[in-house]
Amino acid sequence: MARPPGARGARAATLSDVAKLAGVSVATASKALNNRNHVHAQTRARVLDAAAQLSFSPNSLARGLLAGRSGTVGLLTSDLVGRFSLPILMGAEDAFGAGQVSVFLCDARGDAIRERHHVQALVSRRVDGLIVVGSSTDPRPPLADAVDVPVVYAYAPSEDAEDLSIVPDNVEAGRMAVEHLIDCGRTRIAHISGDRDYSAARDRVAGATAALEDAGLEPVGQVAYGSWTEGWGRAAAGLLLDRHPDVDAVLCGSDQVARGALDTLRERGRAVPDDVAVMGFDNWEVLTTGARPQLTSVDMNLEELGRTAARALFDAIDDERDRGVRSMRCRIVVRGSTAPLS
Amino acid sequence: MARPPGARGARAATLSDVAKLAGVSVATASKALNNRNHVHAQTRARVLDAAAQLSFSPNSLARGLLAGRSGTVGLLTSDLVGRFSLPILMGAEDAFGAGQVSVFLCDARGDAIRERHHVQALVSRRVDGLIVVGSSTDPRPPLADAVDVPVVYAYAPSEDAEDLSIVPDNVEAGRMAVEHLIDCGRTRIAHISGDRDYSAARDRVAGATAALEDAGLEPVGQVAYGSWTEGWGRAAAGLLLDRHPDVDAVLCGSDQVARGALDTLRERGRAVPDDVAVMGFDNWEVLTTGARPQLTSVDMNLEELGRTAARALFDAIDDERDRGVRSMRCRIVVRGSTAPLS
DNA sequence: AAACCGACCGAAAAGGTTTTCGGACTTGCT
DNA sequence: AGCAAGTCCGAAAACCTTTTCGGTCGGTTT
Repeated sequence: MARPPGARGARAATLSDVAKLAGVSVATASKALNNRNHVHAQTRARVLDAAAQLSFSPNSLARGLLAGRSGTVGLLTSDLVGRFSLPILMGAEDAFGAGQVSVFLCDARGDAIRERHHVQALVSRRVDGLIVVGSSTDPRPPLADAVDVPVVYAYAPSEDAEDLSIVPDNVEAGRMAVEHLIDCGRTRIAHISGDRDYSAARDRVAGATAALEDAGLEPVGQVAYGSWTEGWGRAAAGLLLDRHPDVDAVLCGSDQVARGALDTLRERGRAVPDDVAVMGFDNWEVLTTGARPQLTSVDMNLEELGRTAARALFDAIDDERDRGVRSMRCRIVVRGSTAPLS
Repeated sequence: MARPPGARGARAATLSDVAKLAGVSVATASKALNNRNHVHAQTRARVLDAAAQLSFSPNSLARGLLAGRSGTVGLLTSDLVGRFSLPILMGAEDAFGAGQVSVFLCDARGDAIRERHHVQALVSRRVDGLIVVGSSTDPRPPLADAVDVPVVYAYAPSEDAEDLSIVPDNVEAGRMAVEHLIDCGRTRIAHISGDRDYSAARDRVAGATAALEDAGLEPVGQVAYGSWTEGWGRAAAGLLLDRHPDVDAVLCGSDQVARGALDTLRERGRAVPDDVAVMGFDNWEVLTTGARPQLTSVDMNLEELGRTAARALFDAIDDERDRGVRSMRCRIVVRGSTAPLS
């Protein structure tokens, strides 16, 4: 790659270099570059020209040191490999990237020690704020070290109600899912959930159950808890068909479970969606669009959640501090696996 | 959250605060905290105590300004949503996180304008280096702006041979896959690839074809190019069985394609792996472990690739600059879909 | 007793930017 | 000609840390 004037190793152009070249003082150069007033248009042009010549780039460290704020935030995930952190992270990066804020990414890998280590590093770098992204919706302990910058918890709420947390509304999501199935004319609705240890599973079940009750419908069989896997979906669907052959809709705790259920239904000769409608949760593209038929799923709007967390952090930085748990609406993405009964 | 002594808004403790409390000069305080010599043990203890009392955290901005290096690097992805960036990113974060380096995450979303914008921001923040992560293995143009810090390209190599790029060795991977199938006693091996427009697809085909030739085996049918989808896998497997019923192994261009092929084989009554062995590429957990049987796949070791890129960047920062394209070995993860013929 | 040495500590500069405030110069008016 | 007002520019301080170099003080050697 062609090096700019001043090859590697030569220190980057500084404001006083620009000022010297333009024949003005650093103060004037600064004002010119920052569009402050009290600078003659002609002078400003000279400065801008000089800056371009030297490909001057202001040193954010110096600026941050002076301003007392660095224009950076920390994004602390507890589990980057997990499926849910990434969209949140993308949303947050998006919301920040639009502004003048850069994002430090830290992955604690679910390790409290590592987390403290990262928090220390971030504090030392004088981040203006912090977003803590959890890997499940179960509440997590607040940061061990007290930090004197705003913190927003995303996905996993903080156990401390004084903190601000942004989470998906899984109860409402469960309700929406059942209502969609009812809208499709289904009345024999079963629920194959995921791992009972996850509040996400329990919340969705709570919402779904409430919606059934509101509609005056009896659930078909008991809610089946298991794991978030295709294998569980296959097994549970088998049992379901054995015991309740009249089922006409299956709400699954995740897209993986739904994929498993679809497999079993196909093998048992049940047409989807004509005989049985199937819904998943999470709207994991690779699973939903690869399925036969494509899978209707509930999307948690995680990217939007990330953006919201970022905006909340902005507000907190501007001293508009909020607190408590804020729930975000989910949305249903309708595909081929659910359709009105004809 | 309980605020530390000096509630929010009160500026953070500075070194001179510590010095004052300890009754020494800032110089001495600095030396004490940084384990420099020429400080009396007792004095050092006093300083450390004072620092702890004020929960002092050194200002990295000031340190960076002085040292001329910030202790940060930029991680520039072109497509965060893509499946491949994330593990690379994790590996890099891992390698850096272990040291004293923090990582700026930027997602350009495949947009050149945004990329330039991010590069500018990173330069302004005086990052010590830059890793550019591509979303496919096709070569990409080098960064538009000349930056005077080292740059390492990961996954997608730079078109400029003077740049250093770290990529997976897809040719070798294709070869390894075929050799594994041959080791399983298969001789009638077909290849259902992915999108021909991707060099990853072509490279894997090249390696696989070469391996077949080396073994003196004829490929079964032509390589089938299509898309990276389950639908394509299903369709292509159907055609394959129609034309070459004697096939005993199918190498698929990705795990998605392989999942599709598995579906079709099952429907046609072919047992996997007894009648036909199936392999995928990418080792995408959710697909491979959910499959029936679980899917043998080629793992590109992306996390390791990310770590390697990070180490290469370290070297470059230490003026041990390297150049050219470095290929990383892949590895086969054997699961139930391939087994020796009995 | 004078010189010296080692151990420890402090003053000051450097790093690059922004902001404040005072100074200089121009213009228009009496 | 003198003055007021306005316009533009520059000197200097501030942000916080690290490092260099000189200084102090006690004790030791000749």
